Amino acid sequence: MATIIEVAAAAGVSTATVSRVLSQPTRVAEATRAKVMEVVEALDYRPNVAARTLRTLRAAKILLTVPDISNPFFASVIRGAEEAARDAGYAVVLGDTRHDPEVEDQYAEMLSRREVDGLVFLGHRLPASLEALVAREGASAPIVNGCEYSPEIGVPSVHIDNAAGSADAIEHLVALGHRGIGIITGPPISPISRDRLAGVLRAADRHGLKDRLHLREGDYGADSAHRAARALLAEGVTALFCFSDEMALGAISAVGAAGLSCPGDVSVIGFDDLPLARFFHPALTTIAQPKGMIGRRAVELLVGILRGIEPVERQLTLAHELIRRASTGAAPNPR
Amino acid sequence: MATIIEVAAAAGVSTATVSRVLSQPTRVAEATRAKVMEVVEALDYRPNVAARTLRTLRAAKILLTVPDISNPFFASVIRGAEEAARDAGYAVVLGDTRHDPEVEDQYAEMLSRREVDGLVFLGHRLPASLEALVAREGASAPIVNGCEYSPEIGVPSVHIDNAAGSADAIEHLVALGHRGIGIITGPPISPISRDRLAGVLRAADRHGLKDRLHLREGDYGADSAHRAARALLAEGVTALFCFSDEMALGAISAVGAAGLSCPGDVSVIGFDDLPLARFFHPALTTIAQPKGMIGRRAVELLVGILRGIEPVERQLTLAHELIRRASTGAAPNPR
DNA sequence: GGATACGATGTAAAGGATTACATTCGCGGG
DNA sequence: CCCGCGAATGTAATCCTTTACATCGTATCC
Repeated sequence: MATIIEVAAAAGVSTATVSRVLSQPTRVAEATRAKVMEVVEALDYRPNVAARTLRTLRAAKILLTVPDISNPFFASVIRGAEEAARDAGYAVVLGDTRHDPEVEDQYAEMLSRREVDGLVFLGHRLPASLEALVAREGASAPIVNGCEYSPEIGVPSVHIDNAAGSADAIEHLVALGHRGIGIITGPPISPISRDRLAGVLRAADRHGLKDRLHLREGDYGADSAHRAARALLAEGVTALFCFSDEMALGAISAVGAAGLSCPGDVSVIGFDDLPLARFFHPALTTIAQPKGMIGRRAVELLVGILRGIEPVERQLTLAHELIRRASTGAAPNPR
Repeated sequence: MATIIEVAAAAGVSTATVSRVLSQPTRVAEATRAKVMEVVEALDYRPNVAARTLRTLRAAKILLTVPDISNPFFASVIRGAEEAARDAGYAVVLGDTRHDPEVEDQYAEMLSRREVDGLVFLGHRLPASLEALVAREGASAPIVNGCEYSPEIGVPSVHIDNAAGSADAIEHLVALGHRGIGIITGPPISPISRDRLAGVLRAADRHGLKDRLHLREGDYGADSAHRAARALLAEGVTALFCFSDEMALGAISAVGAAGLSCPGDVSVIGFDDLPLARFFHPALTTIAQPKGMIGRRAVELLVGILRGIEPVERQLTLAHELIRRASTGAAPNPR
């Protein structure tokens, strides 16, 4: 691979001029620029990224970590993030942490070592090795949290109002006449689960149904929801609110396995609005998150920090929406 | 951030010794090593990756591109690839190309610029800018193809026998008594689609059913399959073989929408065995691919090339498996 | 005791690009 | 005709690490 020195030699100019042609073309005379470009093409020259990064201290990359890449929910967030990054001249390095703190730390190292300029993490944990960084640099630490939000972490974040979203789900079920409602939550360690649960309790309380709620903990995966739903169905609920669409799929599967029909006997509502949710059988009623926009805004926030712009809003709350499909219906008549 | 020079100064040794302590600890005296490590800890020193890469010409990263990150099929492949990469001391940079040749080229640039040491691509297209590289370096080009396989690309690959897999699907349906079978294929531009179609035709021919096949083209997404299935159902098929599980979900959704039941009226079989397939309603019969192993083997092949080991087998064919679940059943009695 | 060998460490040269500062040159104004 | 200015380009330091080679001291062996 040709170096800038060879290009300079072949074009009869100095390396400084070659560098300028590539990065600030207007500061070079037209004729020189043409000559240099010609040589660049001929030698198929590409600047060595390591050398550039070493010199400029800018990697032009941002790291995006997701807790579980097999969760299709994140795919849309990733898409949005990549677009925004590309727009701003950054490449995205994607890391799948599998909810493993050790892996999270490994990825976080990339930031410590300046392999990447900033980090957007979609989980709920700030890797331990970055806590010192946040404490030291405060608002100018190049770290943004997406989807989740924990005030104590102290970094900017982009998310929906999870409590309001799940309150909407409960309101929807109550309006359909459901009274015995089962909730399949996420692990309480995640603020998202806690917020959604808070919304559920608030809405239920509003209708005097707080004591009639049936709570079961899931892990956002279909499997856990399948088991939880089986137990809840035995308790006689007529509706199930699952904290993710994947869990809703597991719940619907359990409804069928119990010889019941959805939504005839049991209504099911999810959370996220996965692209596949409309193809579930029955098509899934759910709370939609603006997935792509979450990714986009998170990256924009990060890029702003990298450029030294203090964001106006450090916590961005985007709009959610209840999507009514076929998996929820009127509560069956009690007999 | 501290540099190796500061560490060396604080420890009272040369930078060479610090470097050795970190990369070849055994070649340094115990006492020196301890002293240096102490300073490393105290200053929280991390080697600068750009400088190391510049010096060694090794980025310790491999690039993994997927055509569509929202396809859960790839998630498992990615997992396997990451594990294998970690085992070999490499980090994975993940790129989502969205089937866009331009984006593929952008990622391929990372290899040309030595930002990464090698490339595993899961699509069916070798980015144009890398053709020259493959032509020049032949078997030692650090590029491996996963999932798909095109002999003309000339790079090693890891995949299943797609023709055999889809032949198995047809045999399964025929054994259940189905004669009017609809096939929802993928775009013929992808070798995977062509191979699977070839397997279908071969198996159908074996039973004299080649002329009774109903073919429709899909794009591996649920939407396209939903539409294709609607048309095929109107033609009176009793079974649908979809070239992906996602399409199978779309097809099942169309079966329901047409007022028919699956598998009572129409059997549906997919391809891939997504983690969610068993929670579909009905649980999906499908051809399972060893997804994690495909990713793992692809990376292992690549790492072998990077280490200068000529692989014994440049084309690796892994085993697939027919998973019988509830979405396929005996053909309805003709009247 | 002296030659040998080896282990431990230091010296300094890359590796490739960017950029502050210096230089050169031509041109317009006084 | 000279000065000064600005545009264009060059010079060389710098970013940080790795590693071939040199050096030094000590233990080993004859």
